[in-house]
Amino acid sequence: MRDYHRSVTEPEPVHTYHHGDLRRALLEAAEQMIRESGPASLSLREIARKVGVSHAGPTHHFKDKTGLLTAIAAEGYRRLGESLRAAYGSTGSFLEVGVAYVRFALAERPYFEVMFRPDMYRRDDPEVVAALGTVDDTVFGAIRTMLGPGQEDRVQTVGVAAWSLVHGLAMLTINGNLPPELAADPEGLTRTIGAAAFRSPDRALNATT
Amino acid sequence: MRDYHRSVTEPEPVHTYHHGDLRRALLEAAEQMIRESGPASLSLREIARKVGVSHAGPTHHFKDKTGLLTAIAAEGYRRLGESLRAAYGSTGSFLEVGVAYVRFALAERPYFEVMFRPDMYRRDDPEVVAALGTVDDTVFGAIRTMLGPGQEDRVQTVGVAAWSLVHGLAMLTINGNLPPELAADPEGLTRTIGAAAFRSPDRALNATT
DNA sequence: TCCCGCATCTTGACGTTGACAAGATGGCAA
DNA sequence: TTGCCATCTTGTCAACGTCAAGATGCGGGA
Repeated sequence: MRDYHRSVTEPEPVHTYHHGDLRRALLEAAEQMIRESGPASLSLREIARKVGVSHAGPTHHFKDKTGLLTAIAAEGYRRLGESLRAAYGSTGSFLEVGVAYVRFALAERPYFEVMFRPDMYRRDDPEVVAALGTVDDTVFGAIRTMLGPGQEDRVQTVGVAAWSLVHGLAMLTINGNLPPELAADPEGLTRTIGAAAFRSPDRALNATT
Repeated sequence: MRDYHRSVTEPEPVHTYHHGDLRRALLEAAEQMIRESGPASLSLREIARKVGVSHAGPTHHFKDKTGLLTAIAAEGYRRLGESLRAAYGSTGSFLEVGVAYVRFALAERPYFEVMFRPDMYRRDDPEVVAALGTVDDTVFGAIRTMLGPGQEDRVQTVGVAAWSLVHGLAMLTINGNLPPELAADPEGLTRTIGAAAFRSPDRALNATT
């Protein structure tokens, strides 16, 4: 009852309080429970039970249930930002940023699901806002580079188009709306569709008509 | 306490039971409440209160809270099917089907939000399955016509691409993820992006380079 | 016209939940 | 050693979803 789910690879818990790094343990338990049964049925008390702490234990770290979900959303946006940055950094391909987006949605599904349920957390939370800003910067930076100079007026539109495409694909895959043979290889599907919707990888959208 | 929110244009309530057409009244109240504060915070007892019925009133019509949401999802898919069919029928344009999809998502937002939260209702419900099948038939029928003969192997991919695009756009708009100047005219945005991603309205996706 | 069956709704109760207040615990700085 | 305060516990409350059992009253058969 003193050392919870501390990951072995975790270096330092910053502080070992009365019962270990409770905040992290709660977040990990929440992530696992969301992965198993979705964010809708999440219960604070069940999280506390699973971690071995009293039912009001979480209150001090996240004041609300909303507070816990806000922390999860913020962490999700941070991880998404890292994933996209890593994908762009290692490939230089804008298409691969989209693939990384879909990959993140499926691999880190608990975070992704919470992130896009804005009625479940506080979107104006500073950490959320900051992490979201970082994601935007990464994506639009990549788009600017891809389009080249003198295309500033198209950056926003292209960005929204690309975001819509991969976000929709991720959502439909997660929600089980796609035929199984396509849902089996989401990354391949993303490349196929992305390359088809864009003239070629890392080139601009087609001109209208 | 005997005649609830019966719409004046409604022809016949099929049966005027003890307290009117309760089932319809409950669904309408639920829709309104979801529109005001999202589906996450929906409360069966509050719906019952609003309609003026006891807290267990809904039980007989929808056995569960899940049952009520299932009914909403089914109705949503039916309305979506009608909207898409009407759009295609009146314009013959596949792009306009996409525009209708986004328009539906925003105008009938309560339905749309429930429909794509599969952990909140029973997706294997017969009514849901039937209504969903109708939507699929409409969309893929339109795609087949658009692509012309001999393109059967591309129908699925093109369908998923188009669906992803408009679904993502609808979701991002609803969730407030788009910059305000773009979110102000969702239908125009859909036409711009749709026409850009596709070679031209009602033509195939670009071939991959 | 009466009456009875059954769909419809109510009443009451139970276990669970999120939230709050107040108290216990124990590490750490002085 | 002492006292502070972050941390966690205990106790309580209203609200919720669900179930069981009872009341209500419409409509068909006599």
